[in-house]
Amino acid sequence: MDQSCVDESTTSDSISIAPTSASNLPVIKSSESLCRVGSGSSVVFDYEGGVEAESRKLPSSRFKGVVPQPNGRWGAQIYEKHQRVWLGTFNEEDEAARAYDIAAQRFRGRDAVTNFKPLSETETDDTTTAFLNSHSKAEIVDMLRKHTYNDELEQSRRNYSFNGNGRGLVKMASSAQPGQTGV
DNA sequence: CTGTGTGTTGAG
DNA sequence: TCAACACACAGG
Repeated sequence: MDQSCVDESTTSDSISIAPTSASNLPVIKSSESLCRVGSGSSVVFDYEGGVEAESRKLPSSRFKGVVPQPNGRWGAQIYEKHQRVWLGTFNEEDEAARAYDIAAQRFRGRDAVTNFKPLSETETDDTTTAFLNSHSKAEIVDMLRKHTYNDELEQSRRNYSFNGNGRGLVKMASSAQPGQTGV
């Protein structure tokens, strides 16, 4: 599937996989201008001492909540209670990890173990916190799966802006969330 | 047909 | 709780 959604993506990386013909193993060719983070997530290149590339053993992700897909993509999943919640699939491992930390924060709380947020902490603004608090678990998960979390967050931020003009609070129909008991 | 997502098991 | 594997179902 392709993601024609309006993906922000600061990096305009267009990974085009040729769906035509028989499926082929991605990860090849050096047409990637974006340097991968540290260890290469390569998929069987050189036989590293010991294990050989025999069975289609997929490479494990170095991030938590990120699982490799047979298609070479990455899936994000979080566990709650005993139920596995799928956060969607991603082409970039880091993107999947990002989705996980967001879900973790909304599920477990601000003390959830993440891989990027606590390290980078791009923004300590409560905007993100408020945003997460204004949405139910299922809602956040839906956004992540649809890749609209960043967009929705930005939209919410816009509304949150101070009302420099005129007064009056912007009355918006909040909630109205079917199912899923609020926390 | 491609690919996601779920079911299921094993480990920690 | 988390991750790896295998398979069935769904989407286009």
